[in-house]
Amino acid sequence: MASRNRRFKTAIYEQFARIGKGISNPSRLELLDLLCQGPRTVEALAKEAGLGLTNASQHLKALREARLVEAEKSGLFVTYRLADEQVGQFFRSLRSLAERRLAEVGEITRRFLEAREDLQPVDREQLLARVRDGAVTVVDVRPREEYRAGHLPGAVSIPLKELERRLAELRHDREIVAYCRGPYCVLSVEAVELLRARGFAAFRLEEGVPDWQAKGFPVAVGEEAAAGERTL
Amino acid sequence: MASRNRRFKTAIYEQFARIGKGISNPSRLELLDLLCQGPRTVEALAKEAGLGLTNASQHLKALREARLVEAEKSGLFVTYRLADEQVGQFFRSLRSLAERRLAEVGEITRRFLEAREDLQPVDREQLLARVRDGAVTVVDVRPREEYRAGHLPGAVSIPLKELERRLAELRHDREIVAYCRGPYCVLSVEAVELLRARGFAAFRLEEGVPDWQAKGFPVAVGEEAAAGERTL
DNA sequence: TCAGTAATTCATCATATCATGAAATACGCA
DNA sequence: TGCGTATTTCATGATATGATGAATTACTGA
Repeated sequence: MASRNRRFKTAIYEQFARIGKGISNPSRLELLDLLCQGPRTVEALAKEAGLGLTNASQHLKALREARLVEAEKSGLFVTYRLADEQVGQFFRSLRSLAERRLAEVGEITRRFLEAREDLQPVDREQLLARVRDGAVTVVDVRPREEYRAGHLPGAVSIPLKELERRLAELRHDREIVAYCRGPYCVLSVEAVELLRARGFAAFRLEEGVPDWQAKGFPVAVGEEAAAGERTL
Repeated sequence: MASRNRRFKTAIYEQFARIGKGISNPSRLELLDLLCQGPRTVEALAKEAGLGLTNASQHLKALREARLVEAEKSGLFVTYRLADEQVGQFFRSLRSLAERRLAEVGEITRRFLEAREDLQPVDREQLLARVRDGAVTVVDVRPREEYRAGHLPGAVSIPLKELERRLAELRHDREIVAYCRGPYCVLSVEAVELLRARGFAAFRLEEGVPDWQAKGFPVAVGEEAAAGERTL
């Protein structure tokens, strides 16, 4: 009877460990973080995470086996997505635990940002206040497909790659707040750097769309509205 | 510059993965679950989790390196404890994700319990109602040290090992609700089995103290109050 | 039906993880 | 000082994981 109990416990903790194994590798975590932004094909994920295609496919398989992501084939492409919104929550709770418990996370981020100039990100309250004053242009600098999958209401989509040649669309007399995937995504850092170099008053919002949404703020889906969707 | 970004991301996700690695092994998860009940020495943990001493020590080291637990030496003994209440939360969110995403968890539990007779645990609402009616004796069947570290207010401590010889303390005219460490701990299952065999109306509360507390219910610390602490 | 593309599977090698037993530490107490 | 106990470290072999390139599968469209 005792050994029956032991077998039960072992079986249960083995199951829990499947999820642990899923998130025990840095590349897999990066893939998961990307998938928090929305569905993607294998190729897109591999490229974005700097992985070989074979390698990415293998990691995605591991994530699938941990039931953290799901794959759907349509035509030539396989689209991966988070299996469940609870997976996103879990990822954020891992991230927040890492931030709290691992001093190295803060260290690494500090060192990375201090070489740059945009140390302090705007916080949510400030942003909301400035947006209400109508004094801010919010720019989503992620690839367009991520914008489509969900963005801050009223944000304009200018993927980082297009930013330089689309500067004319931005007004110099308004503050600009750029955001991207979240606190460890560098797109908005680069955007702010570029914008400041061109004389804009630019700031970075640390939160990404999933964080924003998790805090209960509304998220818009689809293409940009024609004009005054500015209802942040 | 791109490679600087890559190095930053790699460094960050490597940090996140430290925590993932910490929880990627079934034995470590069992140890962590035990530590959610309160601090323990290496030997006690090893014994409870059915691990060799060397092995347990190694796993605890891994948990320490993931900053999930902390060790404190006092005299001959090293006491391990959860590094932070957020670690407990994280464990519960892992467990809940596993329950939701991994059909096997439900399967394994169902098979384990259906061989027994106490399929359906009492739920919290029912318990609270019955307690208010004064019709229930709540029994904590975990080892006494875990009871001391935190128990449901009004619960009596009768460790499973003592249950048989302390049956006289229990009244036949009251329902008995036994609880232990949580949904995957078998102490309360065995307790209910024993009690029913002796003619008691016994039920199992699935939740453990950490779950109870996480839901905002009060938890009492220390020895049993002399008499009417029944203030659940 | 064949070429072309997306993704997976397979094979391989290097490295990491795990369980175990033996040896070493660290501490309390006689 | 030396013995006994709790714990860690070390060494070992078995197994798992991870990166890579080659081969394969699955599908589209000419």
